[in-house]
Amino acid sequence: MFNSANTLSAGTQGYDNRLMTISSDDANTIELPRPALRLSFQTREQSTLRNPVPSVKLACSTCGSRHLCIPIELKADSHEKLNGAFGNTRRVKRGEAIYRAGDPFRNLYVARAGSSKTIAVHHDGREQITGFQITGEYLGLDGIGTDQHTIDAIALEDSVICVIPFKELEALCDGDKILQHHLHKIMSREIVRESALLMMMGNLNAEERVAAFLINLSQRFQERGYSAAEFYLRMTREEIGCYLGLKLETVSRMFSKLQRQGLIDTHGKQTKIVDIEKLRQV
Amino acid sequence: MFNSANTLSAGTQGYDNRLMTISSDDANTIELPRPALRLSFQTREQSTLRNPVPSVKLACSTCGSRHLCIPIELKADSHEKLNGAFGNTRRVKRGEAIYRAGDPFRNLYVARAGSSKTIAVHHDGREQITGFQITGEYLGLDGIGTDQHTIDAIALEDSVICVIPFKELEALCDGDKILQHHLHKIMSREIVRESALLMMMGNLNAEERVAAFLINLSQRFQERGYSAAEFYLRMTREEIGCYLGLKLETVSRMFSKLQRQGLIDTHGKQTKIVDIEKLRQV
DNA sequence: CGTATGGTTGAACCATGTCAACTATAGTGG
DNA sequence: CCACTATAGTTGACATGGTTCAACCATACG
Repeated sequence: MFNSANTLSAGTQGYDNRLMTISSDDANTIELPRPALRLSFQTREQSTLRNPVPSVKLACSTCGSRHLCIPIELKADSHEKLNGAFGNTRRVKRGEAIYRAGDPFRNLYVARAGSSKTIAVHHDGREQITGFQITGEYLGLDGIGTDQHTIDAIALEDSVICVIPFKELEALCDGDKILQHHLHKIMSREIVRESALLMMMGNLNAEERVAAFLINLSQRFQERGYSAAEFYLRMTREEIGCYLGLKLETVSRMFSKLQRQGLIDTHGKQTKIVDIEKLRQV
Repeated sequence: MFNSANTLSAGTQGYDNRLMTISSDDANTIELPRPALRLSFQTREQSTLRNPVPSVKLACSTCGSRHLCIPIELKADSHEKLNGAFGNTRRVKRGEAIYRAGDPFRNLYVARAGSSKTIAVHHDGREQITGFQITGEYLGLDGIGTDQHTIDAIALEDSVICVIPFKELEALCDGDKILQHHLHKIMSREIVRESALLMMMGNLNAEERVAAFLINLSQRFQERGYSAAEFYLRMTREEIGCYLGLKLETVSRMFSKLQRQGLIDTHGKQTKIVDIEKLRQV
């Protein structure tokens, strides 16, 4: 049911280590997490992506995660063409913005290594996390419609982000039906992902939400070659709650409840799914 | 905040009459609503759109709502080009499906006259209305990602629907940057619309939700030249509840509460916004 | 005009939120 | 390296907004 983008990060047990192994070249130089910012009212510091900052060009062909963001059908020679739009990477540290609501829209983003959250902020300050993104999942689609971003995107950990200038991407699509259709699919899947989330918010109780959240994560890790059963959550209980429409205490209680039932085994952020079938039946 | 698609229909006071006046040629022959189907567990009857059914070709240039679904920048001669993809209309009666989850994806749809709801169905049968669409708002974007529709779209009243073959639309976009970007904007706005809904589901209480719902509707009617202050709701309290993540009793109570406060004036589906400023402050 | 559907309202109940105390963990500075 | 402090997570007791169940009213369609 929650069949598309969402998020957090990391691998089986070894915290960042598996992530490093998997996501190629640049990942292994990522610094480890820095002091966290508070979820709400965090300092609106400038993001490295919004200010001119040296970007590093890394050809997609060297990226172990390229199958996640560019069409697999693309022929080798087409990869050359992509070089204009793809392969510009930037680093962001934990807690930094990739973009902010109100920023002019210019780029889409994909984490090459790392993870992020997207936050919709109500005019009165109330916040809703609309998704967590992991390696290969797109960010920034919200900005196309109004030429301005409408939500914030914040790194959950130090990350390497591919910056894809949207004008150039559209230019590439013009004349490349495969790439064009691929972009449409990405956007459509984001729509479907949010529909599923709405379904959850409208109909599932707290226990079901937490179960669905874990199942969804598990699935996305598996698709990326990580363990589906054991992973490290990059987000806090408060962030999970903000995403699921629950308070952190409720999230915590549901983790405890699922643990008591023997469906999961957690120690803080370290999470193990013991019985995924029963978890699905919650 | 709820700045994009949503729905229901109709004009100021005269039920369908204004709608007829506004939406040009074909609208005035639409039959009035027929017996309603139940919201849940309604018969899965075949939709006229899914079976071969005579479609009527109506050039966009004759459509009073064309500014809502095709780019205004489009030059007159470009309209000729659109003829392949645009202008195929079909009629659906109230309660009939425009498409169903599981249907192969082939077309996008836009109501030329009428309105609809989109419903996500959980595997256990629980339903969530993810949006209401009125004249000029797109339907079917959910199908692009998987080549299958993932939700149901049901007419809220007898409607005239434009059927836009997606392959042909993509072909037209290939070589027309304006149209291509327009499509991207439409999809992006749908993403933003759902983000705003998620925000609502996660953070607003019942009263705030109902207020936000009415404000959003009001705005969309206004954009279409209808009265922002007075309109007829095409959906039931149960459907509103299903959309807002509330029970129909709660929706009803909130309508009564807002009425007692003098912010609105309702008699069943006939709705009048008395004090939109105070309604915004709820 | 009668029946079916939709809408309103009240009362009791319960899932989740709120408030608070406490524990665990991780990053910081001596 | 250890101790200190921040932040994160857990758990309990209580409050409450929204649901549930039920009765009743309104409206519209046949």
